[in-house]
Amino acid sequence: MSDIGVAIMDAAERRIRVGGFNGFSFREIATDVGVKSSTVHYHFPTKEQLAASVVHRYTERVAELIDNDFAAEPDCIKIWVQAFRGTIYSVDRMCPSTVLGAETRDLPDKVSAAVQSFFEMCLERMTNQGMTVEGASQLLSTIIGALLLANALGDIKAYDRATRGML
Amino acid sequence: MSDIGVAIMDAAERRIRVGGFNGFSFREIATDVGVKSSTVHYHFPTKEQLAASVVHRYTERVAELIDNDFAAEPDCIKIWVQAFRGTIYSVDRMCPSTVLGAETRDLPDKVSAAVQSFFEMCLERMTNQGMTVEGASQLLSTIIGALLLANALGDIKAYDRATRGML
DNA sequence: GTCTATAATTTGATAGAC
DNA sequence: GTCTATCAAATTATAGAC
Repeated sequence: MSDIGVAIMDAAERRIRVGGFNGFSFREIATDVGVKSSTVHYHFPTKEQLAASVVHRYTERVAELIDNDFAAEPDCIKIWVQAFRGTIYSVDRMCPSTVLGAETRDLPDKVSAAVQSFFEMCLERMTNQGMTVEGASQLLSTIIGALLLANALGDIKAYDRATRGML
Repeated sequence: MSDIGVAIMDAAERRIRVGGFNGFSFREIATDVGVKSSTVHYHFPTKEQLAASVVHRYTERVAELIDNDFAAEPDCIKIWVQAFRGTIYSVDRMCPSTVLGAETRDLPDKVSAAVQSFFEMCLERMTNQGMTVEGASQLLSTIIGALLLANALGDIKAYDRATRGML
């Protein structure tokens, strides 16, 4: 992947985190990166491919982060709560898969499939770390719901209030 | 509110539940209702007003439903889990405030304010029913996260797996 | 690889007849 | 109140020069 390709994905991810699939256009991405919209199309022919690529990359990154954290800290619940906490406390934006997951039925096939894979990756890792299926489902729901609640309330601390009971 | 006005809000709510604010257009709503798009503009001059009206009406309906349920059943956790369960098991669609809450930063002011009010209404009622602030935050997060997870996985039963632990 | 130029469509919104 | 007609802008995407 070329430098421009990476910059395009970075810009698209930043905007997806705020406004979902309809929250970015080729022209906006082009302006963010400093090229023309046709150049964006050269690297990612369709919007569907660009969004799906962003979600796949995000999935890989979260998986790697979690695996590294789990190697150093055996309390898996704490790891997951902390990992997603960073998306609002450090990045100050939503998790892209959570935003897209809310509108999944309105997305192109490859994007909704990528979003589904992200959540399956989370659940699979949680159960591999020793959680039950129900425990993993509850933890993941509480975390992404807390992200969404903090976003909707415009109150970053709502995430901590909502997740403290899980720790 | 006229019959046509109600029908317009019904159609808009149905589409917001699937695709959020960008998930509907005046022309689509007009087709759904059986009128022309200019007629939709007559009843709701701007898209912002239409979406905000939909969220306000939804907030009132949920508040009324919860109050009625709580009068007959004192287990408030069960009430809330059941109420939101109906949005996927009966309506087979997302909660509109949850979809809009995910993209709140990208919405017109009156819409994001309406969404914020919805979640504040939920939290306020939960604490009035005897829950702590943290307990209410966790319950609400788990519920809306479970809705989103079930939506993203395309698996309606994921909602029950995620919320069972709260009961 | 990046550009200019443009096609084809959709969008939110308005004017004015009836 | 509802219609026809239309505007101005934005959208995804493509063709072809360099």
